Amino acid sequence: MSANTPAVKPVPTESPRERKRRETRQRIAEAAQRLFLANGYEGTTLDAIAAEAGISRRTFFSYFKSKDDIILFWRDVDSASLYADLLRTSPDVPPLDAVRDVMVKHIERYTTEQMTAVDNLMRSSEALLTRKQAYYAQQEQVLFDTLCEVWRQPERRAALRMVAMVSIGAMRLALQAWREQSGQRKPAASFLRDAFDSLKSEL
Amino acid sequence: MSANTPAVKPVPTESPRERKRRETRQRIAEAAQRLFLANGYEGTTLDAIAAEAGISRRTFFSYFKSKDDIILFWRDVDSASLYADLLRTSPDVPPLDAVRDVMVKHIERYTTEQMTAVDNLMRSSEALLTRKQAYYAQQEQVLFDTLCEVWRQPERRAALRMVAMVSIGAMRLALQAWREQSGQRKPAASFLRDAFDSLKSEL
DNA sequence: ATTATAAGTTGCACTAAGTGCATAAATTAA
DNA sequence: TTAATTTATGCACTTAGTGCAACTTATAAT
Repeated sequence: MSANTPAVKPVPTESPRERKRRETRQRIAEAAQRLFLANGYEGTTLDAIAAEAGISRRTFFSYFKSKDDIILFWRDVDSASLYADLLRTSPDVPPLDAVRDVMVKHIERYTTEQMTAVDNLMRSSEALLTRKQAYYAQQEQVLFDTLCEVWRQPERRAALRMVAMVSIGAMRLALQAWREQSGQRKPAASFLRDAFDSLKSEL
Repeated sequence: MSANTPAVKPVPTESPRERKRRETRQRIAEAAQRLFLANGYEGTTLDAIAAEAGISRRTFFSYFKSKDDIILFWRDVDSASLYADLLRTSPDVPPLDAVRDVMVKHIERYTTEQMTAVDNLMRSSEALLTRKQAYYAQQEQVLFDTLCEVWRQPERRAALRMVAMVSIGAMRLALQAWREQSGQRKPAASFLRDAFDSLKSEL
């Protein structure tokens, strides 16, 4: 529940203490990422991460509550910008279209290399795969909350729940289709558009 | 991936060895369930489960590959019957309606007590919650495969993927709504029906 | 500046999950 | 009965994660 603090942008009033804490957290996440990519998730121990980040093993646990929490750190960082975008959209646009546009725009920022690297990492461990699925569920909740911020009519809440569910689902299926295509020639964004299109036509 | 063997019904040709293995697996699952309900998930060690089931700790791992795999055992047992039902439906019915009917029928078999017990168990541990989410993703895949068995036209596969995603999602949201209602007066099945209804109307 | 107070860091000991390996016991096949 | 193959178990080991107490560093108060 009390997940990762999503790496807030440097708030005007940030005490030196908070700054150092944020930097250390970042440093640990970066160290872990390097090691994960080099040796895989299972092949990287907390001792190694702590050493690479220049802290003690025990201190690690005052920054992340578990090993796989590090993964969420990165995802939180970039999904935060997605929700920020969404908050800026007008309530006149249909929610599903708004989400689609924001997601497409968001996914286009990543190169194929970045995406495959993350993807391979995720697939390197059963535990991470599991965690990724749980992450989607969590994002569905966050997306729903964000949608409620923009489209505030209480009578639409049920619909917004469906929109959130269906959008995260479309995203998941799109990424899956993108991953499974041989050669990865089509960009992920186009799979995402297709997924939203079939949502409308097939239901 | 290579998950639990879903507790196959006694196949005509079952060697004594296979029978004993199946029974032991069952016994472990039952022992674990008793202990989980009594002491919570985290409060139950593998040593305790092994003792309760009358096997050694080491032997446990030749029946389940991890502690939380035990949970999947039960879910697999009862979801198997759902898919069996689905396989018996006619390809003339729209897939989404077929899934809804089968799911509703399936959920009606459980009493409120059974459902709340399982639900409380799931919520007793972060790890189980995570596992449950991952389980939904797995079920989505199984449902999709089953749908493909019934509606065999290749050109419908994309639609069936959506149907699977949306159905599991509706189920999830329905159970969530059911859980969150105060007092649990309305049965879960009616939430499920509502969820499928809003799917069609809200999209 | 000095001291009190709180926050952050670390080591140590401990629990519990999970794996590899070698050996013993039990089944099935010959 | 004996040989071969599974299955069960004990043992040692690794790793994640937690509680606690000592120590160090930063912030606040006098």
